[in-house]
Amino acid sequence: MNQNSSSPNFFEQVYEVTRLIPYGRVTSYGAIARYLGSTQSSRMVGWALNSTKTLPSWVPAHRVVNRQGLLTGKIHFPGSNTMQELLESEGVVIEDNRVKDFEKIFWDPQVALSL
DNA sequence: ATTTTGACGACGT
DNA sequence: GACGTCGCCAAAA
Repeated sequence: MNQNSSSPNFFEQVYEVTRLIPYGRVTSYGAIARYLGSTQSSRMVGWALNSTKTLPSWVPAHRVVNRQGLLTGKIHFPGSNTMQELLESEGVVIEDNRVKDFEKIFWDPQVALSL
């Protein structure tokens, strides 16, 4: 919004969008970053999600993967493959650390929230 | 206070 | 099309 709200809002936006990810769907860091208007801030999206564990509210960070559909962030979850189990729990099939039919279950905030 | 890295992605070569 | 570099901003060392 205003130029002063440089970053705090950015993080909140990430949390908000991530919570809006439907059950059994996934999205990418870049998609969220692009939705926020900062295509190149994809790294910050991941960093923001890292802060989600300190947030009072639960954020389905396991539904966010990189552009390749790889569960790159699973290493940040407790256990070895908590992220994968959570996704499989939602019906998402994981094939070799990668989301199967990634394009099919991909949820683009730019499109979904634009309706 | 400065430097380095980091859940990525786009662009250049 | 594979590989390298830059950019984004924040947090940890």
